[in-house]
Amino acid sequence: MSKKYRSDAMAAIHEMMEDLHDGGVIDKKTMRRFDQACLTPIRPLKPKEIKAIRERERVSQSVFANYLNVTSSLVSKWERGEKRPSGPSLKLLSLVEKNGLAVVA
Amino acid sequence: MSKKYRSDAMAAIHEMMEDLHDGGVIDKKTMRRFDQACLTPIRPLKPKEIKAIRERERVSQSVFANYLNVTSSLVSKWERGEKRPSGPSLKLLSLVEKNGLAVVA
DNA sequence: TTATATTATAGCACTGAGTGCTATGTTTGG
DNA sequence: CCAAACATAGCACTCAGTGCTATAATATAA
Repeated sequence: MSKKYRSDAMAAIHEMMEDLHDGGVIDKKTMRRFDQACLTPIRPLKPKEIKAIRERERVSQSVFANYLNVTSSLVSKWERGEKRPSGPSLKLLSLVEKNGLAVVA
Repeated sequence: MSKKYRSDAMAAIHEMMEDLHDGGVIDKKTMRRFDQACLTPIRPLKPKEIKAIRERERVSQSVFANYLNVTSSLVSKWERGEKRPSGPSLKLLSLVEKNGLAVVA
């Protein structure tokens, strides 16, 4: 319940911030700082963690790969530590970890 | 209104499909096919389209880059056609195009 | 059980996406 | 006007991601 409350609250706060900015109440700099602070923190994911995320969603490597728009062989390499996701891939994995596969459908 | 209805409907259908699968009513193959069909189609984005997406969200290149977990110089190169986003980057851009920056917050 | 898909691991060559840096303009706004 | 934020530019580098094929393990069906 608290989780849902938090994300809803964040959405509401963000809308409010934008309105304040449009109305000239707060300046661009503050708005920008706020945006940066709102982003979900991204940490490097270990191979086991990636596999755990996928198995929690109950999908095969190839289906998982389709969701992220990468190849299934890459997912295999992530899970075995042969390659490490970086940049946009990490972002997608973090999103799935926090919000589930549905958010990237 | 129809847009909201559709996404809600899809979520409901997906839940129903999972329940049917858990109950053994439909087999794995059908479930897998269903999942694949549900993904938002991804097409290559032209530089101008990427810039348009960002400007619609009213953010600078660096803020936009933070959302996608890439560098701001890469966003600049996308918008000028020096590099073309592929794989996971395209997925993120497509998500933002369809659902707005909030979904990748 | 035997057959048959679907999974996952493995290896390899290749390309270009993405990083990190610095420098130079351009716009904004205080 | 001045300073800060913004965008373009170039360059060197690394390794993520692709595409392919083959094999093995694991279901699913008959």
